[in-house]
Amino acid sequence: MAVTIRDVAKASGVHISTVSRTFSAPHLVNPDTRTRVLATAEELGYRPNRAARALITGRTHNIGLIVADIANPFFPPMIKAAETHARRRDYHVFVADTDEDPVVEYDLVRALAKQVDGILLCSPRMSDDQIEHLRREVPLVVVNRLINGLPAVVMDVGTGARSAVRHLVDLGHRHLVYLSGPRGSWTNREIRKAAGAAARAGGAEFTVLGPHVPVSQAGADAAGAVLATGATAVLAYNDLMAIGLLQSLQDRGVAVPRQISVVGFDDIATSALVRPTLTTVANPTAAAGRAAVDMLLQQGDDGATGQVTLRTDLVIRNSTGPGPYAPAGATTAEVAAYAKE
Amino acid sequence: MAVTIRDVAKASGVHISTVSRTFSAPHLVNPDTRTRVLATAEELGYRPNRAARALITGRTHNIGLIVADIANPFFPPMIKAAETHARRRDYHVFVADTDEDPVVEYDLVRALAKQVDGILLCSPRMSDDQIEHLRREVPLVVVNRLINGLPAVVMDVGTGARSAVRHLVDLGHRHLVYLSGPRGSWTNREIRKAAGAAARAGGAEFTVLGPHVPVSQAGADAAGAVLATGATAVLAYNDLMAIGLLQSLQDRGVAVPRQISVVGFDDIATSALVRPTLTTVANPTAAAGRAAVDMLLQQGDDGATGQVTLRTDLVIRNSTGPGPYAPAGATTAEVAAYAKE
DNA sequence: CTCCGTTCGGCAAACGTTTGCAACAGATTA
DNA sequence: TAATCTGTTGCAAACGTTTGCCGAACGGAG
Repeated sequence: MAVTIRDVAKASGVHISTVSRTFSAPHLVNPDTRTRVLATAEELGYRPNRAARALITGRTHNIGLIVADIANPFFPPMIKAAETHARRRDYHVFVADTDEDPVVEYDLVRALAKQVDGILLCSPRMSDDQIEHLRREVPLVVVNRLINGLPAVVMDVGTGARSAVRHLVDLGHRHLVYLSGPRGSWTNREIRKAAGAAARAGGAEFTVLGPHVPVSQAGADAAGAVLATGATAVLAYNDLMAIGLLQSLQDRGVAVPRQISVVGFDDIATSALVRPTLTTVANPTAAAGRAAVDMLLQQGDDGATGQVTLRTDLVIRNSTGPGPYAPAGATTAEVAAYAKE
Repeated sequence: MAVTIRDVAKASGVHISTVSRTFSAPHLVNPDTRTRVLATAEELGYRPNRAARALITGRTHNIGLIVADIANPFFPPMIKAAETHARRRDYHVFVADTDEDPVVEYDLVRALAKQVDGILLCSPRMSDDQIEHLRREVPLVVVNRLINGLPAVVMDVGTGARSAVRHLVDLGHRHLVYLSGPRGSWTNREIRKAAGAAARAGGAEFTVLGPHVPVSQAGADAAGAVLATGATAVLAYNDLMAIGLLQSLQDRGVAVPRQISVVGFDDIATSALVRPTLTTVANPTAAAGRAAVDMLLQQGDDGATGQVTLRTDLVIRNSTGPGPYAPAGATTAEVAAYAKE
C-alpha cells in the first residue's frame, strides 16, 4: 500500500541500502545518486517508516510528557514549549494526564517506556522510591521536584517566596498567612519553608493554613479561616487559590489590597485578567519545558545528570498594598521600586 | 538488552508464537499454558515492543491531536478528555501545536501521518483543499469545522448564538454588537450568521466589529469602538475577548451589566473567576474530544464518515442585565428563568 | 602495467513481533 | 474401526528499515 524504501530503490535503479543511506547517512552516497534518489522519493511521496527504523536503531524519536492535569493552567505553557522545542529537534511528544493519581502515573510511565526515548515527569505525585524504580526502565527527567541523583529542572520557588514575603513585610505587614498546597508537593514544602524563614527574619508572624487541593474553590473556602487569623497578608500556593480567595474576600466586602494583601504563585494568564490584578511569583514554565527536553535528549550522550534551577520573578500588580505598619506615605509602587534595589 | 518475546518463550518452554498469542489472541492458547506464560512474562518484566507490532500489523495504536495553540484555554479540556478517552482504549496521543500557522499545520500532519492510526484536527487553519489532500495520507477527524465528506464533530454554535441573542433581546436590548473572531474561522462565520439572523428576527440592530485576533487584548482594544456604536449589548467570539472587553469597560467607568451587557463564547474556566462573572455560551469541549476519538477509532471498521453536532448551552451569569427596552421590573434572573421555557 | 587507496554501492542479517499453515493429539461421529 | 473434527502448538515468512562487510570501479603513483 504505502510506498516503501524498496519502491524508491526500484524506481531509481539502486539498491535499497543506497536509498536508506541517502536519508540516514547522506555523505556516504554520491551526490548525483543522492539527488536522483531524493527526486524519485519526493515524486513517489516516500516517507520513512518510523516504526521500522525504531525497531532496528532502538531509538523512537518520541518522548513522553506526563503531567498531573492538562487542564490546570499551570501546565499548558510548559507543554507547548516542550512540544515545540522537541519538534524542532525532530522528536514527537506523547502527552498524558494522570488526573493527580500516583497509580495512574506509575502505570503510564511503564506503558510509555517502550515507545519513547525518555519521559518528562512534571510535578510527579509518586513516591521517590517509585520514581527511582522507573528510572531503570526508561530515561527520566523530573520537573518541579528534586530527587537525589535524578536529572531535574526546578523553579527557584524558595527565592520567589522570599521576595514575596519581603515585599509584604516592606509594605508594613506583620502577620502573614500561607495557604498551603497539596500534601505531596515538593514545591509546596519549599515555599512554606522559605516563606516561614523570611517572615521570621522580617519579624512577622507566620500562620500556615492547609493543606488544600490547589484549585480556586479551595482558596474561596479558606477566606473565613484567613480572616479569623487576623493576618493582613496572604501568600497562596498558586494563583488559582489566590484568585478564589480574592473573589471570596470581595464577596464578603473585604477590600483588597486595602484591608488584605494577596500574593499568588505561577503567574497564570488569568492573573492579569481578574480585578484587582494579582501580584504573583512568575515561574518560567516555558523555559522549564525547553530545558527539560534538552536534558532528556542529552542524557543519551553522557551520563551527566545535572539539575537546573530556573529563576522566578515577583510580579507586582494590584492585589498587594500597604499594611498596618507601612512606612509613612508608602504606596505599592514606591515599595515595589525599592524592592528592585 | 530489553526482555523480548523470545526470552519469555525460552523461560516458559514454549514457542514464541505461543507467547505472542498469549497476549494478542488469548483464546487460542490453553489456559494452563497461558497462565504459565503470563507468570514468566510478569516475572521477567516483559513488555511488548510496540514498534515491532506496528511494523507487522500496520497499526500503531497511536493517534495525533493537532491544535492551533495548546496554551489557549479553550483546548486543554478537550486535549485532556481526548487523551484520557484514547488511553482507555489503549491508544496513546501525540499532541502538537501549530502556533496558528497553516503551513506548520500541514507539515505536521504529514510528519505524523506514518506514525499514527489517525489524526484529530482541532480548529484547523488550513484550506479545505489542503485538508482534502491530507485525508488521502491518513485518516482524519476534524473538530470545529465542517468540510464536505469529512468526519467531523462540531459544536452547535449557531444555536448557542441564537440563544444568546434571544436572551439579550428578551432583556430589552435593541442594538447588539458582534465582536468578530479571526478571519479563517468556521465557528466565527457560523456565530455571525446565526446571531445576525436572530437579531433581525428580534427587531434589533446588529453591528459587526472585526475581525480580531481572539485574545483578551483584542477585546480590550475594541472597547472604544463598541461604545462608539451606541449598542447596549455585546456578543464576543470567545470568552477571552469578552473578558478583555469587560475589564476595559470597567476601567473606563462603564458599568457592566448596568450600562452594557456582555456575552462570551466557550465558557473557559476563567469566565467564572472574573467579576462580574461572564454570561457565556458553554461548549462541550470535553465531549467533543471524546466523540472525535471515537469517530477516529471507528473509522477503520466501516467507511462511515458521520458528522456529530454537540449541543451548546447558554450559561447566564452576571455580565448581562436589562436593557433600555426591558419589560417593566425584569431582572436577569426572571428573564433567564423564562428563557428556559 | 601493476598496485594501492578511495569512493561508492550491493548483499544480507538483524530488529521483535504477528499470523497463515501445518502437525498432532484426543474426542466425536458414522 | 475409520473418518472427521477441535483445540493447541510449532514453524517460518513477513513487516520496512539500518548497517557491517565486501567487492567493483576508478584514479594516481611507482
